[in-house]
Amino acid sequence: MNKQKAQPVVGFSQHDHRRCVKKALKEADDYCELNQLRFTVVRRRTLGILLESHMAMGAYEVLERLKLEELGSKPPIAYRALGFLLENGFIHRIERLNAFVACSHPGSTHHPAFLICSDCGSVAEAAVSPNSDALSQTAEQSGFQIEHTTIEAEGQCPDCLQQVES
Amino acid sequence: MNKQKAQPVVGFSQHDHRRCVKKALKEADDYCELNQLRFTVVRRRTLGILLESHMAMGAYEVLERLKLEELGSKPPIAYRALGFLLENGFIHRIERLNAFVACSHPGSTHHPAFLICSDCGSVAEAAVSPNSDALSQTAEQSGFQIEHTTIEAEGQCPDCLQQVES
DNA sequence: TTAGTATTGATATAACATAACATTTTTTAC
DNA sequence: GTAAAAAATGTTATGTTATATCAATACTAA
Repeated sequence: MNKQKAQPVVGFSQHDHRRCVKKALKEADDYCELNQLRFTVVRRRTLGILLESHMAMGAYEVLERLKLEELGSKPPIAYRALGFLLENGFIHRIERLNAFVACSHPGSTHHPAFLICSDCGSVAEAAVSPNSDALSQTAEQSGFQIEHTTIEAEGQCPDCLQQVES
Repeated sequence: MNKQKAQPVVGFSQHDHRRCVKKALKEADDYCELNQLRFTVVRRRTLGILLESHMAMGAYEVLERLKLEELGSKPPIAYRALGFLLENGFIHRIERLNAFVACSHPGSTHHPAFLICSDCGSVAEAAVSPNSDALSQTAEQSGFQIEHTTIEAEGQCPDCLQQVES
């Protein structure tokens, strides 16, 4: 096996989730204040909804939740909020699922990679350092200038693997 | 820069495209014969349509082309043919574009990676060897078992970069 | 306070994808 | 060679994801 150092994974481990959500929202509050971004009720609540789950959620699923709370009821409401959150790095889009997930390392610019469990649907985010992977090397070699990368792996998470064994 | 060996890229270079298409179709013919797959008119023509372009094409775009030739006219026709071609490794799906592109290295199982030009829409495929990248390492470390990877980069291809400069 | 800008509300529609079932074609077994 | 089975295609309908457009409201700064 290759011994190059790997990045930590968030999502497949126990943690105090209530606290984790609160902390992330607070960080978003601070970031928006600092950068003079309008962190409106819909936007903040949309982030909250995504934070409350380690699953990726579709836009219409988010919209259902917003409806329950009388915040918007039509697709553009959800898509706009999600767009804001994406732009500012609070969430990521999972292309394979046409879905969105709260960022596990907000604040810092990074090239996220995702591990998607096809059994339970949980999504873990791993930070992959740019320029270290085969893709970047291939791009550089051919003169292609990368602006954004999508790196997603689908398979079985540790928990689901164990359940099959036992 | 990292000097690890990178993989060759097809797509951003000049070549005799007519011959390239013919060769790929012939290879598909042979593969299907060998594996007793039914390479029907619709399936073969669908592959031909994708081969004729280094752009990714949406299913409905492919369907339009099939319509012109009196091969099917309804979405399932295109999606079924694309499904067959995907299953057998003749084409790949580009998640970021909801589109399909002919495989550049058919025949061998591989983990494809794509370089997508956001200016001209061309798509280049690079074969990334499994287990060599940060993603596989992260997965292995956390006990996640990868079954399929999606690796896509969006940016500017060499040709489009040059056009901006000049 | 008013002019400009950003956000939200609402309607409509575009773009992508599949379920379900009928019909036709091909393969296989006899 | 023909009947039964399997695979592929034809067709209708609908489900899912996403955006364009314009009107109304709220916030910001001069």
